Amino acid sequence: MVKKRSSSNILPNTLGELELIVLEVLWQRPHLDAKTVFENIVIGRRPSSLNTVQSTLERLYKKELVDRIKTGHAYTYFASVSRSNLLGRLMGDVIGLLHDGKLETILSSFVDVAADLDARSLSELEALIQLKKKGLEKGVNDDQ
Amino acid sequence: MVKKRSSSNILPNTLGELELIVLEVLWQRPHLDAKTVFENIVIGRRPSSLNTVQSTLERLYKKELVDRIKTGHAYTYFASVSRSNLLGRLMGDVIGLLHDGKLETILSSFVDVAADLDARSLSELEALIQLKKKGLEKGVNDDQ
DNA sequence: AGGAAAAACCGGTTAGTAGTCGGTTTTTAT
DNA sequence: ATAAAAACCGACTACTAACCGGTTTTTCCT
Repeated sequence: MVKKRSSSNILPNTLGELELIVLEVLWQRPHLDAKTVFENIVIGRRPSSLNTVQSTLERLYKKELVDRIKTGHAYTYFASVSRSNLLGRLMGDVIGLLHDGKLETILSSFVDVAADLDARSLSELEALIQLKKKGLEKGVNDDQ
Repeated sequence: MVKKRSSSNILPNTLGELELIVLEVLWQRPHLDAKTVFENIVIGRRPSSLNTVQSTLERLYKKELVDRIKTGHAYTYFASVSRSNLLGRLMGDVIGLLHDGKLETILSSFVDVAADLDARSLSELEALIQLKKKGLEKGVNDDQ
């Protein structure tokens, strides 16, 4: 006798390994049919079957991370989110999960991460902020 | 006949819902025994049993997100990562998963996220970068 | 020391999601 | 019309977190 669980899975946009690989393939060359995606995956990985790739595409489609159009006899799939888009989404999820209300916490965590990546990144980050600020001042806040 | 899966679970530091709640409790007041953690959780949530909380603490302990010391008859638990520490770690995971080699992608995704949170955040971010830069110039790179 | 109470420990169930495919149906092109 | 290809269906495995009953161990009090 074990009670029902309330829930789990705190991150809304998690990805499986194969799902990510499939996305990588589609980011590199969009508009592939399942078979071609499959062929591009076999490289450098224990091969999955075509069916496996197909159901992975199906899952990504349900998650609205890829879209597809029927082209002749087969669907062609393409990513409906860009890499940076997804990156931002996942960072947003993580932040939403762990922020404490203080902006400072979020920002300093990120600055630490960025600094770890590369010291030069701090300067680039500054430049991007300038850009974004100009946009905001002008009311050009055209986020998706 | 179904082959073994290679793997899954692309994010190394994922948290379950209860795990996060437990961490929140411990961030708010450290050094609690399992029972007290349990009592602090019941507030605003379908109550779990003490045993459930205990095995969650055990899981967090194995994941090295909490540590514990035997105090008298019971363990007292405390978070071994700070909130901003964990936030940085998760952001690092996400970035490591999705970056494309270009710093620009990472930074602009984050700037977008930060801008969404609050326009003022951009100024704060700038201030933090200045601070971090000074530190790097002086070689005061004393990360944890 | 003996026994009660509390905490720790063990082991097992449930649920959800991703990976895995075999087999069947549907579609398309020849 | 038919064969090949693609889509679709449904099932099973693996993993992880939530869940908790029951047992053992520890501690504390008399």
